[in-house]
Amino acid sequence: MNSFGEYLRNRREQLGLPLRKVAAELDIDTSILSKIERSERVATKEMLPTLAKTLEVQDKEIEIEFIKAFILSDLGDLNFLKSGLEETLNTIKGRK
Amino acid sequence: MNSFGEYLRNRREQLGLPLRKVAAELDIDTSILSKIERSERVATKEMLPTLAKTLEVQDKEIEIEFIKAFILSDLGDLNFLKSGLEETLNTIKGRK
DNA sequence: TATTGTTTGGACTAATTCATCAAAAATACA
DNA sequence: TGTATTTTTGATGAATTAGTCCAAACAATA
Repeated sequence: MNSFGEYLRNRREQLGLPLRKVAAELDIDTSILSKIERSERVATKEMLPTLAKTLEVQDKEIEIEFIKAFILSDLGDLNFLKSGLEETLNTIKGRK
Repeated sequence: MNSFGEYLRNRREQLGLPLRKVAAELDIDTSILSKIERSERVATKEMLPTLAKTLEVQDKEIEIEFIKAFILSDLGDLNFLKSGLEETLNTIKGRK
């Protein structure tokens, strides 16, 4: 299971950035970012725009990774997750 | 936007059950269930099997309602939620 | 209206989660 | 090896969230 933290770490190391730099952009302590990357803490959705810019990935890509990790970690063990996601999709297609 | 709490209250009132009964099955205080029904507290997924039995609905139905409410309340304002849900579906189809 | 049962609100406590900070550990490299 | 930089760890306290309990508010009905 690929965590969002691993995703962030991979991308950061690809760019050769230290935690310090990315944490500064997010305005959080490096230790917190370290913990996020190792899944001891969770990233918030408010961090996504800054992470996208700093890690030079598309907003869409990072948001998808975030959503996947969020849902699977909280709901991954439910029996009817698939149906639930399908129904949720129907609901959001209906509105908007 | 229909909340999970409203869903529970509707179903409970259809059956004419008092909070007291359902709360007893869940082994929580009536005031907590009251707050869950009015969205001042959140239900946990551990409550779902008991709620299904007590409210006489299918596990699948109540789980879908729970998942919808959970995702929309936490992620409903993200720009690429639709893509995220589709990707999550792909992921869970792949495994299992 | 009086009584009984149901629901809600709020004060208090407990448990969980989170941020800050400094020092230790690990890594890079002259 | 020695030094500088990066990363991790853990202690502490703040903040958020959850649970208990009881009294007030509300509803139904004799």
